[in-house]
Amino acid sequence: MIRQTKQRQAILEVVERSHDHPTAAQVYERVQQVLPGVGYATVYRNLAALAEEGMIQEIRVGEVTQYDRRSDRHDHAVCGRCGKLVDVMVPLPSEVVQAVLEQSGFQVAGHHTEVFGLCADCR
Amino acid sequence: MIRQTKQRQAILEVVERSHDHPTAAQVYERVQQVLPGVGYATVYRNLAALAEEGMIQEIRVGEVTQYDRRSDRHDHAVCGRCGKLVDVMVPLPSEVVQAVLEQSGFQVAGHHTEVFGLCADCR
DNA sequence: AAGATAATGAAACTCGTTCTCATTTTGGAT
DNA sequence: ATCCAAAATGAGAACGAGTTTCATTATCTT
Repeated sequence: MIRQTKQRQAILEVVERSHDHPTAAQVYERVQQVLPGVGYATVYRNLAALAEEGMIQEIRVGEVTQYDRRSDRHDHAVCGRCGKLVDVMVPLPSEVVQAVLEQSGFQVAGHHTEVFGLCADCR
Repeated sequence: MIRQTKQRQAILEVVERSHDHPTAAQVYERVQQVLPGVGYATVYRNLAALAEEGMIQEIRVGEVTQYDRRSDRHDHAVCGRCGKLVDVMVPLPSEVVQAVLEQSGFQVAGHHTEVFGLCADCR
């Protein structure tokens, strides 16, 4: 049974309020402001649990995992110069999905696209 | 100046001969067969160097980095059940790229799509 | 062959993340 | 309201991929 705890709520609120894509360490820091004393393990455990429940989303960019409040499917654009990460939509046309099936035999259940380039500021 | 060493050659050959997508640890093991005594550091250093030169390709899947002999652009399909990773092509239609530009202001230089689902064997 | 310097191997070290375990909280049953 | 089993917590140890350090070795240029 999944229980309601102050830590869990605080962690969820922090992610939901964040308008960037915080890493676990950043979530940890922000949670400290609200609820000092929360341990790293708790933050990691809850981020993983919340992601599993679909309340938040995990994104792996390079060597760190970042968390995202959005729960709807979306993709990411990463700036090659400043590293900024922004949400974008990259819909895959059904003929592309069909082509993947033909190439690989995979029954496609989901997809995620990472686009790289230069953000508006870095251009 | 970049020097030619037996280790470097062995590492490149191992990746080129591999028809799966070996992790650094797997490359290490396979190199041992050919050239015992090679250190982890050497494997990592050379994989990174070869990737930088564009001789091989680095793919980050979850928490490990895998290496791929293919040097042309391509995408990946990951099986959610057995973890198998296969190469596929997911071309992005120009109108999709255009839409990303409009959404984000990004000048798109490249992209990589990960498709998840069930492979032919796991279906 | 000689010298400059790039590459190597071993081991120590990062750093993000997970595990362990004793203690505290939670929520349903009484 | 109280009790209790199970779930969650916090502290710190442990883990694992990858990187750094540094003394030694190998490679190129002359």
